[in-house]
Amino acid sequence: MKIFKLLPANLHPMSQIMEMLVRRGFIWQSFEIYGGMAGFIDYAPLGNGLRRKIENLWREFFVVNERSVEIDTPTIGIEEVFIASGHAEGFTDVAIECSNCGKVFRADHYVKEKLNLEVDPTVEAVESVIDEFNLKCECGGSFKKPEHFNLMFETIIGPGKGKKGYLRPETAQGIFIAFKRLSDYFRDKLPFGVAQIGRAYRNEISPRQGVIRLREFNQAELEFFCHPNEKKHPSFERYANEVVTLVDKFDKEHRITLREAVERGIIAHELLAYFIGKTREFLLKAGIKDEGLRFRQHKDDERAHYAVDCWDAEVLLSYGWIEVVGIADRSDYDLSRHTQFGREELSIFVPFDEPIKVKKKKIIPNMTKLGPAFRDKAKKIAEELEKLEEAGREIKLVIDGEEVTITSDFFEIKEVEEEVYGERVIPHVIEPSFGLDRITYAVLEHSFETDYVDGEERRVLRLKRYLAPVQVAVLPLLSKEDFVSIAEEIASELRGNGIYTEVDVTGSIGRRYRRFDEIGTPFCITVDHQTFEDDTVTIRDRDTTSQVRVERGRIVETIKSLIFSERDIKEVGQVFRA
RNA sequence: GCGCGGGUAGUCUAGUGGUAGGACAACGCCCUUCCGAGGCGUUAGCCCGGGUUCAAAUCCCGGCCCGCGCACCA
Repeated sequence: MKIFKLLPANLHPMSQIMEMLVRRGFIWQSFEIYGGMAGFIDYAPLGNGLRRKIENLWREFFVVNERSVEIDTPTIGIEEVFIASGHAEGFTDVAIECSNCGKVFRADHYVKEKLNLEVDPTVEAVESVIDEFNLKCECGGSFKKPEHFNLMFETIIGPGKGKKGYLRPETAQGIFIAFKRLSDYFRDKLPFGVAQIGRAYRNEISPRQGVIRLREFNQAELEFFCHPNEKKHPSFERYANEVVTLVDKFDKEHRITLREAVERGIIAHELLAYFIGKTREFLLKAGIKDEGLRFRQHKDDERAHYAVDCWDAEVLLSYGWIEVVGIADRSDYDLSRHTQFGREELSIFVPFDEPIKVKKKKIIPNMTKLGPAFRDKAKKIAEELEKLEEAGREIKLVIDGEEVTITSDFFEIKEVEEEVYGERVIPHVIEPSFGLDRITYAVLEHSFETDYVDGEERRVLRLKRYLAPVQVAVLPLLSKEDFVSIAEEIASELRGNGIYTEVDVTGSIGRRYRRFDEIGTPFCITVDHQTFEDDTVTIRDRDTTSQVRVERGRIVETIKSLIFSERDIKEVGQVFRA
């Protein structure tokens, strides 16, 4: 089954790496034995291992080292959530495409504009209107059959008619709708962050480009809730002097520090800049190359319905500049919408540093008079009076649809001084949203290199040591039993220390080194003749192919110190066969 | 979704209507050797469905998948 069928390497630079990723077990086409289905991939053993490690690195950055927590909410959402979020708004939208110029219009808008006619947003209604009025495109071409363009997967929850639900198109909504509980958890103190790593789904019209556009994909999102007037971060200084590549919404490129970008108003505020800096550090640490990384600001007509400013991290791949992270200021859009549609007010009480004394007039109803005069309406009248801030001699109120006049002897106006301790605010949210599949692929592409050893081509995946799915390979020089059993012993000791280790006995030693170079294994341990003499083995470094001898008893500590650093292998043992 | 090109072992490829071949890889044995060594052997393939034909990998139609362009990506 040849699914990732690829053109010759000189035509498509990604073909070489894609071929390797499939052959060596990083990613596979899903549903392959049934002919496959575009937009879905299987994470094969090595790809799964790599993605998990990238996830953990992300956790370290965006959960552990922030005032953040991680939660996990359902991948299916009920309809109400996406009506509020705005994602379902398009669910009744019908699109029409011109068969001549290829332009796509929202059918209801187009019909209204051209025919001044309200049309039901259904495929059938739009189709009949197009037929009846012989509606043409502005270019004169005729329209193709109208179609829905909702990108959410629909489902039914429960048996029979059930309840309509959607597979979530982003993990974020699960966080917004749990906001009340979350702010409680953080004892109502801003700012705080809530992260979620998980699957999301978009029924893409035309998935393409390998793993770049999937219908089911992995997101890591952080929703960082902050006070609307305090879009700052205490650790901004950490990134303020970093020089980054920015492309602003006018397509102007800048190589400037984040501090300067904020000062010059290119980036809207410090908090966005902070997350741009942090995202950059994360991507570099994952193995993205700085020269293939830039941050591009969304143009005004490009932003999602919820965003007020948005910066994408883009990585240069063989497909071009590809968005891997979106860092958006979603303002209070989501919390406001869920407040409007849901049953809770999603706001937070923010105390002032000092209570503020406010003088104001207060209207105090005189119940002893109101009661006898208005009987069952008295209570409602009192409530209405208390809401008012100004009062003349007479007040006219509408109670239960009936107008009543309250004269001044039924209330008193008092000048009171109140202490106001704080205010309710709807937090704003800054959202760095990561596409883990794209990042994983980007890391692979940026790590994949061809070099030459002894005049022969060598394919090597220069993954960061701590991200390699197979960290150590233990290789007996000869496939004799005494060599093999020592190799197995070393391997189980490494595994016992949490180091992912493989043993490979088959083929010549050179062939085995190349196998592990190709999948990015940073270190090979070789059991050779000398091992029987002085109980030492060699450790070979993937990137330089150089080897050092190390005593068996020091293998675990040595490997650990190498994997979690970028130390030169020559520092940890005596150079072998220099 | 539209248009163009493509689909033969794990990978690459030969095969224009008549029994599907090779290279590399993988696996086993031999060899015992520090950078894809050698010998012997083994596994393994015409994307799916229909049509034309005595006969289809090959011709025709439809689908699926892959690549590219356009559109879409809230």
